[in-house]
Amino acid sequence: MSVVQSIRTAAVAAINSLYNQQLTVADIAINTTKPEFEGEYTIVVFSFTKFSRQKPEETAQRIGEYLTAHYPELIARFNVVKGFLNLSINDAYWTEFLKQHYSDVNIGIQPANGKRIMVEYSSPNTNKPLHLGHLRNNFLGYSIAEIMKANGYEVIKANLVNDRGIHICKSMLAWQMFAHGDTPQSTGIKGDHLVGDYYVKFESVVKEQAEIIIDRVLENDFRDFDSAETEKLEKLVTALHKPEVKEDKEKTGKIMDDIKEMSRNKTEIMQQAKIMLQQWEAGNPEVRELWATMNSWVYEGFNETYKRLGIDFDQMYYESETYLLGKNLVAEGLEKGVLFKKEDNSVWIDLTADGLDQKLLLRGDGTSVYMTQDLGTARLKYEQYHMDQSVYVVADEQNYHFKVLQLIMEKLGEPSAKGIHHLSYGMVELPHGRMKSREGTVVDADDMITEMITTAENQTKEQGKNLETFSEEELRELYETVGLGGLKFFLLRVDPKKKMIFNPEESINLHGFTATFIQYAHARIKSIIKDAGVVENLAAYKHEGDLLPLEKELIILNEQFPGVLAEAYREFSPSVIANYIFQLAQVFNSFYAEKVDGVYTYSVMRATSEEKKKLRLQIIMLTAHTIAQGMKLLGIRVPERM
RNA sequence: GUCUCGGUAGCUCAGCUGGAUAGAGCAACUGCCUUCUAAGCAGUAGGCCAUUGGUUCGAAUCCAAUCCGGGACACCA
Repeated sequence: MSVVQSIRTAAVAAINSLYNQQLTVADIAINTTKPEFEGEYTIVVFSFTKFSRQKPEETAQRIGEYLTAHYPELIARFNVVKGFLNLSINDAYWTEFLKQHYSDVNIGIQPANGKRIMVEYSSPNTNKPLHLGHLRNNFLGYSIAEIMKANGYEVIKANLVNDRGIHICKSMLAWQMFAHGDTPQSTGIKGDHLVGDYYVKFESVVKEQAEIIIDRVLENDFRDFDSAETEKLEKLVTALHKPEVKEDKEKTGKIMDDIKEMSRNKTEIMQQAKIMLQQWEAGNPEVRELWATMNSWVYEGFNETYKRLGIDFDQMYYESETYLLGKNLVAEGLEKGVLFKKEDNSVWIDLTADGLDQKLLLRGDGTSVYMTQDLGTARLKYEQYHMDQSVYVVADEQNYHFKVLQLIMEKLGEPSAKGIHHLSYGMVELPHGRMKSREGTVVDADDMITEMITTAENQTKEQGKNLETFSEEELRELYETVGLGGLKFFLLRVDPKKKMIFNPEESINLHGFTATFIQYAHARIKSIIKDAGVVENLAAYKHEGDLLPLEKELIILNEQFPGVLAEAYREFSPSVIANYIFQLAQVFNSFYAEKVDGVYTYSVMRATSEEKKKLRLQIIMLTAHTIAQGMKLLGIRVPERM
């Protein structure tokens, strides 16, 4: 049981005994004590005055006296400031905790709880390489899965690859037209990038062809469109010439966007792509073969990136295999009367009673939409794994989609419905705004990784510390550890719910609130431990004398780790761990560097006594284990030396 | 228009189940390497916690309204 839990339990007993009042542990408000007061934890007693019928000071005084009298092994002293009861924990409690845990390399890890969770993340499209946004998704998904494991859950990491659809046909078509048979092997270009290049090529051709059509539209020449479209375009063009619209940039922009979109759809190359998609769906052998080939290039590229990132999956799903699922579910829903048909044979669900809209589930021609696939895939997952919870790591632009998905699953009576959880994260933006592929502002994942590792290398060489004692292999590993760690930490340190600004200059910084700072603290500790060598009877040692402020503070912080781990799971937020580990490293660095009159206060190897040396060795070993464990849960390695 | 998320130091972010004088990092400025690694430490400066009202012994935190910004509301995925 944690200190805080122990205090809560004791406080409940105290209040029950003193005031004959039944509270639960959740009713006890506990804070860490502000540095300017004595004590480690503080009970806020204001709310107890309702039944104590005493002033806050008296109430706090009586509870304090009760606690020190009945729980001396836990609480040594107390002081009262207004309604704040500041508790000083018995030093023996801390040293006992230290003795028990300092050598535990699995610190914080909870035993299996028999529950199973699936985490779907990454889920890339196969028409272009990964970018910065994907990196946040990948790091977040991996980390949250590891955090769940550490909290005792069995976790299945799943990746649903979007391997079919119009986007991949675009790449395929452009490749056919312009590649002259180029392959990753013949060009030396990484597979996903090669395919992505042809996607870009496709878009540039669309743009070229669309411009001609747009010009015609603006001249009131609608030869490319059918009568219904012509009517709509006539209205748009007329609106464009209205003086009040001319003034309004935003309105003009919206109208032009509509015209552009309609024109893009009429370009020859776009029409060809649509034909190719139909051929794919019909199972045309040549199209399917090209599709399989180009996807295999992409997978090779993705796997290389995943491997480099240290990211893995237990279960792959491919949309080409799942996109027809869900139709059974729709048929059952119709039978149950949960769904209804319209005149054109399309199938809908009415969610207006829940404050949402009607939602289409099958088109009039019987083909399925995105939502239908997701319903079917959700059932498939549940049939395979019967997990208690199914988490989707998907950007917050799809909040509405997942809200609807869960609601429909509920209405269909699917048992998996209640376990659906959308881990919604904010988009990654650049200092000047969103990344836009059409404007070429997308930050490529592979480039970013390479840049970070190069920065780490330059930085290391600049430091120039004992470089000659490292082998080439060790150096390469160090650059990767520092570079990748920096990138991961930068993307994980922010609360997932919030959108984040990615400033490239700031991201390559290796000082301050960064992975490097933490890694450095770890390396420093390891260096001391190495110097210390084997210390006799360390495992049996329990310190008896005084604890200096930073000695105590480090133990206190380490003791909080399991609580932090639980919170990270509860909040679905690796950032909780990132912030905590940084704080721990900060305190360690102060511990390491504090100096009075040229003498290091907390020196381990030059401690004033053998007892202090053992105590401090235990403290720094514990700290190293917590740092390593916390960083591991973020998917970040820590070096032995740097 | 409706729904939804956000607004905290010049910048990037913590703090939000209500508690003491609102914290970090970056950037700026001062100091500190003969000592276990200066990728570090110590310090200075920087705030109407968007605005207004409410609830409360107590509000950055809860409620309401307003302003500003993002996102969603497709027979796209």
